[in-house]
Amino acid sequence: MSINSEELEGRHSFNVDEIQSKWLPVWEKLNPFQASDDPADQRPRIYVLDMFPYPSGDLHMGHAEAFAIGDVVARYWFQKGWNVLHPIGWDSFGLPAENAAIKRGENPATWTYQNIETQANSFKRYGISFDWSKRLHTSDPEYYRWTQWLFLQFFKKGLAYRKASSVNWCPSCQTVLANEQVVAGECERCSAAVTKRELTQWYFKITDYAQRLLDDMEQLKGKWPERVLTMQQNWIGKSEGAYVDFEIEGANEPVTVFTTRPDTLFGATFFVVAPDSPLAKKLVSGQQKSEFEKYLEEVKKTSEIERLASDRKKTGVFLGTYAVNPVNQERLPVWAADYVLSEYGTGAVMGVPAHDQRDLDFAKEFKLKVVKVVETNEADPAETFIATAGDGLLTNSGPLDGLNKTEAIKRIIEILEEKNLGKRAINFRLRDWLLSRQRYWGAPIPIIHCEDCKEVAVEEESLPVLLPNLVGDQLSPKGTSPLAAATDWIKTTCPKCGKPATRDTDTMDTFVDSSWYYLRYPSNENHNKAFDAEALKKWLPVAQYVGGVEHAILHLLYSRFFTKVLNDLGLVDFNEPFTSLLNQGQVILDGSAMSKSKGNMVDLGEQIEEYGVDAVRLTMVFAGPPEDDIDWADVSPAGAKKFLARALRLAKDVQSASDVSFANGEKTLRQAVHKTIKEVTDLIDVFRFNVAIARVMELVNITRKAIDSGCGAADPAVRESVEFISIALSLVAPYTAEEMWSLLGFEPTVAKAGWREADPELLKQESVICVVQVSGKLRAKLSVSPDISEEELKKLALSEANVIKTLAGSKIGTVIVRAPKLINIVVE
RNA sequence: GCCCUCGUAGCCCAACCGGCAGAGGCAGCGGACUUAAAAUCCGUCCAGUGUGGGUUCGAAUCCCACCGAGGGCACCA
Repeated sequence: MSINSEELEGRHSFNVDEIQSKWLPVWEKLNPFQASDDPADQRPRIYVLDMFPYPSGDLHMGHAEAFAIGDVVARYWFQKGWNVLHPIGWDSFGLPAENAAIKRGENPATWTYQNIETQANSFKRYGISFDWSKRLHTSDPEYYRWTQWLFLQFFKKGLAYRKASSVNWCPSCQTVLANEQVVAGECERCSAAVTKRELTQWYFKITDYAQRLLDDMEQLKGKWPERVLTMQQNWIGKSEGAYVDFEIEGANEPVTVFTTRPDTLFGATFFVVAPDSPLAKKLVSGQQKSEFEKYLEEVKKTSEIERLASDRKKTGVFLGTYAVNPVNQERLPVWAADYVLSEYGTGAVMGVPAHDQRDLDFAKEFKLKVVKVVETNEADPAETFIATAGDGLLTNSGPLDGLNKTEAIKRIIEILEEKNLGKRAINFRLRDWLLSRQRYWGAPIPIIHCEDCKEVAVEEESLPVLLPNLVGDQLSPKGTSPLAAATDWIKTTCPKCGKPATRDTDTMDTFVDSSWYYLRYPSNENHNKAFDAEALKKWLPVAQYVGGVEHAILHLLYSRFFTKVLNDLGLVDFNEPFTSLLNQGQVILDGSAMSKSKGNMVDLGEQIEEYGVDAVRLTMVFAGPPEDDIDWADVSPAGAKKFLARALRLAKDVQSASDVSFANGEKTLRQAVHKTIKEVTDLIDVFRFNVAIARVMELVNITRKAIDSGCGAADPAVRESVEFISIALSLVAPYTAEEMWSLLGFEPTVAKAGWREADPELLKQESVICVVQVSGKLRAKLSVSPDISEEELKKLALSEANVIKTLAGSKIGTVIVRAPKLINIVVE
C-alpha cells in the first residue's frame, strides 16, 4: 500500500491513522527487535525489562505510561547498536481470572488467555519494541512446572517449610495473605479488613536472608531510587539490642526477652508476654486461668485495624506469676497484653515504663510502678506520663550509675554475658513469606502428604503437577482451596513409600511466579531447565528494570530473596537480580488515582483514537520526570500531536539529497544540532526524558526558523538536524519518526538508524557571554573567547562604560573572576 | 510519633560543581491567513524561587527553624 505524502502531510495536520496502518505491517515483517543469541554477534548485550502486566483486560493508561518510558530506554540502546533483550510476558495467574470464571461458568484460563491476546495486540499497536519470541505466561504448565521445581529446591534446602501460626486472612479474597500484602490492616488487593486465623501454612524462610537483603543494598545505591531502598530497609526493620533471661518463680525454664534498651534493665517494673503466644498459656497461674482465657478470646476477636488504632487503650491481664529481674532480683508481675506481639522477638518484653511510652501507657492503665533510671533532665515520667527515651546519665542502676546510654548498653551487655544471663542480639521486623493460597488459579504446591512419610516432595520427573480442570461454581471460595474439592485429583500415592496419599491443595502466592520470570525469558523455550546457564551468563542480571513503585517491598524484595537463594544453590552467579531500577509514576486524574469506583477513568483506546499512539506516548514521556505522577488534567496530548506534525513537516521540507555531506552545512545550525545531540544523549543517560524532549522541541523550532528565514531548506545542516530529530523521536514517537525517515529518503527502520554522536569540534564555542557584576548586580555583558585569561577579562570588564559609571567615586575591593563566565567587582 | 522526598510563572516543568531565574510545553493575550470559524503560523504578558534566619563577593542551589504537600514505617520492645 502506498500513501501519497501530500495526503499525509495535509499541510496543517497529519493523518495519524494512515501513518499507523502504513508502518505497523512493515515492522511486523522486519521484526527489528529480536535479541540475537548468535555467539558470533560481538555487539555488547543489554537486558532491558519492564515489569510484566497482569492480564486484567485491555491495556490502560498506567500501562501506557510505564511501557512508553521503558521503551525509551530499550529503543535508545537499540539505536546505540547494542544487542538488546527486551522481552514481554504475562503474570497470568491470579484472583481476578478466578472471579471472572465463576461468574461466567468457565475455567480461568479462558478469560486469562483472551485478555492476553487483547493486550498483546494493543502492545503491538502501541509500538513497543518487544522481542516477541521470548514471550511467556506464568500460568502455562511449561512455566509453572519450573515454579514448582524451584519450590522443591527451596524445600530440599529447608527454605520452604510448614508451620501452624496465627495468619492474616482476607475474608473477601477467602485466602491467607503474606505480611507484605497487608497494608494498614487491609488486604493489599481488595482493601477488605484483614482478620486472623490459626492455620498451618507454607512459608519461605526469607528471614534467613534479612541481613544479606540489607547488606547487598550497598550495590544498589545510586542505581535504585533512594526511596525504594529506604522502604525495603524499613520493612526489614533491623534493630540491635540484647536478649535477657528472666527466671520465673515456680518455673524451671527462664523466659528470654528482646530489648533495644538493655541499659534500662534496672528500671523494669513488670513483665509482659503476648497473649496469643504459647508462653502465656505456660505462665498463667491456676487462679488466673479463666481471667486469661476470657482476655485471649477478646484479643482474638479484635481486628487488625482496631489493634493498630493509635489512641487505643492498653489492655491486659495479670497472669498471677512473677518474673525475677536478673540484675537486682526485683519481683516483676507477669502480664499478658496484646501490645506485645507473639511474632516479634521472643513474644515477651520487660516493662520499663519510665523510658518506653507503650510500657508507660500500660503502667498508667494498671497502676504499676514507674522507676526512672536515665536522667535526661526532662520532667518526671511518673508524673507527666511521658516516657523519656533520650540520652542521659544512668541512675538507680548499680554498676551502670553515671554512665551514658551508649556506655551503659555496652557495659550491661558485658555484665549479662559474663554472668550468662543474656547476650547481644539483633532482631528483624521482617517475617517469613507465607506463600500458601486457598485459591485455584495458581501453581499447585508440589507436595504430597503421606500419613507415614509426612510432607513428601513430588518427584521432579512428575512435574508439573497440573491443575485439574475446574469451571464456574467449582471455583467458588469456601475458605479452603477449591482444589480440595477435586477428589480425584487429590488422591495419589506417596513417592517414598507408595501408600495412598493426598496432594497439597493450596496454590502458591502469585508473587512466587513473578520472583523468577526475568530468569526465564532468555530460556523460554528450554524444556529441560528452568533457565539455561549459558543464557544467564549472556543476559543476566537485568541491566535496567522499569516498573512502578508499588512493588517496592513486594515483588522487588521477593525477587531479591529468590536471587540470593538461587545464588546459594549455585544456579545463578549473581546475587542481585536488577542492577538498575527506574520507577515510573502513576497516571492520575484531577489529583486522585484513576479508578473504576471513582469513575474517573480515561480510556487509553479513546485517547489513541483521538490523538494517535505517538501523541499519547509523547505526552506520557514529556509530562515530567518519569518517577512523577502524571495528572492527565495537566497535560496536553493535543499539544503533543501538534508538535509531531511540526516535526513531520520539517522532514517534508528538507531539500538536500540523502547522501549530502553535512560538512558544508551552515555552521550555526550545525552547532545547534550537535549541542542538542550532546545534551539529549546526556539527559537520556540519566532518565531525564522530559528535558531531552524539550531539547528536541527547541531544535525543531530552530530548524523551522532556519528553513523559513535562515539558511533555507536545501542547506545540508537542515538535513542533519532533521535526521537527528527523526532518530531522537523514534524513541518515543516511532510512527512519526518512521514517516520522517522515509520522507528523508531512507529505508525502514529508523529504530535502527543508529544514534548520532556529537562532533566535539562543533561543540566548541567561539565566544561566550561573560556577566559583569558590580557588588553582585548585573552591570554589563561581554562577548569573550572561552579561553580568555583572568587578567584580560578583568581589564575588559573595568573598561566597560557602564561599569565605570557604576564604580564612579567608589573604591574597588575584591574582584572575583570566574573566567570566562562571570566577573564580580566588589565595592568596599 | 519516627524517617524519606518535594515546594520556581495561572498550570506542568527547566536552570551543570553556588555565578544573568527560564529551555520546552499547556492555558491566556495580540497579530497574520480566512467571507467566517477551526486548524496553522508569528509575536507576547506573567514569578524573584513556601516562610524566617544563617554562610558567601554571590544562594532556587549549602546550613538551621518553621509552614505546606506527597510517600514509607508505626504498640516491632
